Amino acid sequence: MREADLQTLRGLQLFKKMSARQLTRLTQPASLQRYPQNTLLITEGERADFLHVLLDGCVELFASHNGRQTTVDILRPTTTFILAAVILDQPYLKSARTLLESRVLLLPADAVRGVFREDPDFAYATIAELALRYRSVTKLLKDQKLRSTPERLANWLLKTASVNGNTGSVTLDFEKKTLASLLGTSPENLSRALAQLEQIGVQTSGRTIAITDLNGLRDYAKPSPLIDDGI
Amino acid sequence: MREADLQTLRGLQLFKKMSARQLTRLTQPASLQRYPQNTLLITEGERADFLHVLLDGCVELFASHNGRQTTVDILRPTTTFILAAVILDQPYLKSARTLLESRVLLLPADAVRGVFREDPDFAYATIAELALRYRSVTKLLKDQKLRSTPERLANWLLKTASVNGNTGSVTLDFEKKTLASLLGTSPENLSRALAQLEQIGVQTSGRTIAITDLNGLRDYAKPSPLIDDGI
DNA sequence: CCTCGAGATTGATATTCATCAATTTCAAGA
DNA sequence: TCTTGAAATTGATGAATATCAATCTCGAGG
Repeated sequence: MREADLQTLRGLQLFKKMSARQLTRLTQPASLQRYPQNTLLITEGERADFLHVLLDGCVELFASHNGRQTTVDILRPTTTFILAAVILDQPYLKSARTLLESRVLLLPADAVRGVFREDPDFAYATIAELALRYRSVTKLLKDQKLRSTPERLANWLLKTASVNGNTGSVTLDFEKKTLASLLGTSPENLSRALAQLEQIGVQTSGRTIAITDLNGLRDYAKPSPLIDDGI
Repeated sequence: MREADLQTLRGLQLFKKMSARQLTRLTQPASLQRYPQNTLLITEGERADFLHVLLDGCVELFASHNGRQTTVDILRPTTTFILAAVILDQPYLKSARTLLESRVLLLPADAVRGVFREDPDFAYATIAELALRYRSVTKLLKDQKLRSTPERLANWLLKTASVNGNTGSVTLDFEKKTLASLLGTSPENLSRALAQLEQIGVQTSGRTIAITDLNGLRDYAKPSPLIDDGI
């Protein structure tokens, strides 16, 4: 494992205060993998063998049921994923695939469980991490149940766009159908929702979506810290 | 605080292995409250002051935004609620109200945070609790995004009905509009969904919903351990 | 530069769902 | 027992969304 990756790992709240010895215990048996775009990393229902750490690239978490499929989250470096399943030694509730070529660090689940039994700092960091993630999913659920598709899109844009001045823009590095699935709609309806937002202050051109009237969009989206903030 | 309630508290995984001294530190400053039906206990957005423990009755967790409102969960004894907000010392993401007359134990948030810094067993129990709840919300999100309203209803019935033999039944002790909101639909559509399920093996009479064809209902609902099981 | 094909958009239609209004049911209180 | 009002149901309608089909776009590869 490269020194730079170790530093990246240290940058995560979860590993920040961990003793060097314990960190070695985790990274020693870890394996660093490089996956091409569109590689299935995890299949829901299988037992959680590794705590995954996304170092580079982009990963989609999705779930399938009865012929349907939905995107639950789109992850960016640097972040761990499927922590809860690892802790409980339970089956994954979500599948994961790369959306871009990605580098992923695999920490053996039993090592993770072993370490936080011995390192109180890691235990507390885990508590904070899980609490944040719990709130994060709760916000996704509220977003889904309390908003229409165009509203979800508008808020996603506000969250995702790097805003400078009164404008900003997002350039997707994955397919629009993935965004549609994340928002809980079909690709067709995402197109229509984008068309709808044109009257409000959004200009779409291919994979680039520009905000032309930030205040107008905010006014429509009604973002809330109780739904949209945080990890 | 009554000895019986203390025993009830001990029955929760979260407090099972906690030392007597630490438990006292929690329960000493705690207050036991009795609330009538339909009392607002928590308002989303406010700072988390207490870890709540539902000892008797029934509590609805709900969220509001932009004139809309949705039920997130319906709690039964014995369970804690809003653990994550307490741990992070952050605003509640959900409001809470009693659906029945209820007894609730209030553990001061700072005491909770203090105790798990000193009691590793409590820290581990907290980790397990949060991981379970994280998975629980994830399942709610999957239920919402991957199923239609009648499917959600059918699965809720299977989960909730005490099944004996080939039949079973649920008798609601709260309003149907609350169930509708939990399922993410309107009261009108809940009525229609129940009518739809009559052809599949469900008989509704007032607040009692009986399963007349368990296999038929299961066949339609397609329950999955990755969506429907667990806390 | 051209061709090809997957992704995206648009249009047409069907389905699901929300909303409004009218009625019915039912239980609490007189 | 009767009255009364809230909850629930039912019907009618409209909006949101899904689905199917037909283009259109655009970048990768020849």
